[in-house]
Amino acid sequence: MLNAEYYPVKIEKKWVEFWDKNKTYKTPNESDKPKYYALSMFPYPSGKLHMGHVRNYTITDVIARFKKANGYNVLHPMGWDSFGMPAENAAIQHGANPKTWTLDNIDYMKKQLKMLGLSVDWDREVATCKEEYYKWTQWLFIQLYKKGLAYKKEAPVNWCEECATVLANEQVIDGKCWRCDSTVTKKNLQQWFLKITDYAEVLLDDLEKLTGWGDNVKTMQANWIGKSYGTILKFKVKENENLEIPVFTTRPDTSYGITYLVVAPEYKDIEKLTTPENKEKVEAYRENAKRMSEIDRLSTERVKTGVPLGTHIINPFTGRVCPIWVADYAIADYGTGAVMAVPAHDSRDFDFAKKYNLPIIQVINNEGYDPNKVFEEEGYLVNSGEFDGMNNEEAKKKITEFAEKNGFGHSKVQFRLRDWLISRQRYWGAPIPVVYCEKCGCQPVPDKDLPVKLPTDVDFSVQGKSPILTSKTFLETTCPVCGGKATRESDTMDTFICSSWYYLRYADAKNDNAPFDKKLVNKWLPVDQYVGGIEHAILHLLYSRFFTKALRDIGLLDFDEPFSNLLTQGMVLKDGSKMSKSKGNTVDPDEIFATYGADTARLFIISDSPPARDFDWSDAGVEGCYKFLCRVYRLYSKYQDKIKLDYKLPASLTKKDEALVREVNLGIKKITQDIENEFQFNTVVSKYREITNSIYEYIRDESDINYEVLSFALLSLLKLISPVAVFMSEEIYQTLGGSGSIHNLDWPKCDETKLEQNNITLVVQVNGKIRDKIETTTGKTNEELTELAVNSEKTKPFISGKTIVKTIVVPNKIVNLVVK
RNA sequence: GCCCUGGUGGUGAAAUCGGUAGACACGUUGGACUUAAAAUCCAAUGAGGCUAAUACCCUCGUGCCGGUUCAAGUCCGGCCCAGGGCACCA
Repeated sequence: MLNAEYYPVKIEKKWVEFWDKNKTYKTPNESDKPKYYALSMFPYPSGKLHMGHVRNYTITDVIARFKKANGYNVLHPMGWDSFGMPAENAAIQHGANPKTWTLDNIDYMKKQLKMLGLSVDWDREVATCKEEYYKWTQWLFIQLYKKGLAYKKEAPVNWCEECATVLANEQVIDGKCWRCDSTVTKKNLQQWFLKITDYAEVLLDDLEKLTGWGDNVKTMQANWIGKSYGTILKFKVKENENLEIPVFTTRPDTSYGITYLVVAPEYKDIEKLTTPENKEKVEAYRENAKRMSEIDRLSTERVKTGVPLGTHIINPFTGRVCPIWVADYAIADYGTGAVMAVPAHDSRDFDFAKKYNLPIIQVINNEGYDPNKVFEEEGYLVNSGEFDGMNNEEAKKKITEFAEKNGFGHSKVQFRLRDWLISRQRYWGAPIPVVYCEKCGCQPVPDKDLPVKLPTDVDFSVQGKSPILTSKTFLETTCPVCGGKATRESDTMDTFICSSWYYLRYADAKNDNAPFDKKLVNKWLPVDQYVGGIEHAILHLLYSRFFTKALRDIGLLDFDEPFSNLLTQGMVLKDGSKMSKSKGNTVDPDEIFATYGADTARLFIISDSPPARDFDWSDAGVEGCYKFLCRVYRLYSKYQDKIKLDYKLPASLTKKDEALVREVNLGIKKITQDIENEFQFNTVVSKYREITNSIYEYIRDESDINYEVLSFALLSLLKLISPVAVFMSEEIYQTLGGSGSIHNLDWPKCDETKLEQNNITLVVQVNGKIRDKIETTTGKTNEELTELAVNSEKTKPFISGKTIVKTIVVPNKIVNLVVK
């Protein structure tokens, strides 16, 4: 028996246990059905779920359940991105063990996810911090190393003092650490890198294949990869014939206007280029630039400064001798680290030339040229010898060709993307599996010795260095090649490595012999629908694409893009701003589950806004959704004795029956379409409400109810709402005597023949303005409809005394009379 | 500066192809039920005008200006604003 009223908390607890015990959501690898892989970005086990998680996982879960009901074998897994700083900080601040802290959090959050009612196959759960997972992270690193895609070098790297570790370029946001928001400085260090730049071209080109991704994400990635076409020009140094300075430029057409050259403070040949009398000044300048924080250095507000080196280059086009300066507006690791300066046609060069009184030579002319301002527009060449008069786009090609012919230049494609710095001087990550032997150098750890386990004898309280270095057992080891003394690498990997392949592991999560079976991974991947936050538009999504391509080239899998369709869900807001602890506007999912139940939370979080847009949480909105579920529930409890699971719609229906049958079929059609089309759950929910309203209208006159029709309506609604109200629908279905789980039933089909309608509203327009609405029947000819329109009393005043010059008829909808 | 996304009632929003703008809700107001309240059910609700009237009718209305069309939230051209991304990238 169903209760008279809806008590979600009791119901939900019961079904969580039932589904767990019966493994209702177990996904077999073998199936006759087509596969569908629905994936949420896995959570960091920070302690508790927040509403962003609830939104993310509810969206994916509704999709997974919908696809399952539509005949797919659905893979819907979940796991934990469980390495990273917060666990280590907890260890430092509260003396906790990072492992215990993390595993406890996973336990708690897993319970919450189950309470949320996700249709997850928990047998495939992964946690990146577990040995059976990071063993394979290490193994994959070694494959990349063997392929030449992982290398170690000394480089100026981004250093976060607060986290006492280096950061990848992608993790520096506005010159600040992505995690702790403190200022990032530069430091020269020996670090491990992954050669993502080898894939720059294909990562950019393949964005075109990703038709199921939003343009916003694709352009963000394209901008980040930053391809530009230009020219390398090489300049001879007047004072030193053995030296040559190459520059990268996108404006070779302005080469005749070069008046000086700039090198970055970190430029490799800078000492050789400095004359003794300038040495002191240059050194001081470089020291200062080094100390400057990334933010100050990159600020576009800051006035550019520099000092001359005392040496000169010769412009090969003009023979002009131009001074070489060091200036911090040149970047060491982009292009060649040296820039040719054309003050007339580059705003940075222009400002610099004005400040230091360097000459300005115009070489591009066009309307609007003003010698007192920089001119960066298109034009034709002047003061450029044989190229005078040429259109500047044309001149880019011709001048590059000229340089190439004469041996001082060539065209060049330049990317902004840098190699991915993956070393972290932290404890809670996967150790980089290499050892250093005095004789044999850097050697990868052999497969049989994996995983390289994290040591437990560490002191987390040390400052300024990795806690791993305090271990007495970790560092010393033997060389796998010669058996001699060797030292382990003490850096761990960036956690983004762990999350760059987890979606592959779900295909074969328990494999002890390989990260995954190739057949299984090729069967399940690519992911059909990936759902997660926009904040990963560059970091995680770019890294994962790179990993997939690299692993394909290594031969571990056969596809080249991991995620066919990507849905980036909007943020959850409260009172107009993002929910955050510091603002104090968070809503705890546990409290919502306890008061209203997870079904209400699920319904509400998909109801008001389309998934991609930001969603404003309101207490009144939750209340409204709860009331709606109560309203739905009451229908079933009231008619539980009358509902027939094996109903049969009568052959002939009364008008009232027909209207309800039509409304339900229309609902089936619309809901199905809206889910398939961009997952417009907000309109799906409004259709649930419309169907419910229609059923209430139907039962208002209790003396006139056909229970076959009512059963049809109620059971259709129950299945339609089941992907959202997962607990309530199960409770009702099984209490009514349904066999098995409602979540294994097929999706209802729309009976198109029941959509036909006899009565229509004909809209009559005169010159496009609505003048009348006439109730009539379908099947009238255009002439008959026009007749109705012309004879309408309301229309007459607008056409009398005028001639109808044209009549447009949209069958069964509109007649528009054009009058003059 | 460049790129992306968006702009519709008091609020969240809807509107497959250009064809009844504001579905469905939240809120508000009124009514029914009740000793009363809550809950529930029913109804009204873009703005302005006309009016005794919340009836009928008229005008205006999807950021702004213009265009195409019998007909524009939707298509085209030019702007404005908000949010996000990138940025001394040569």
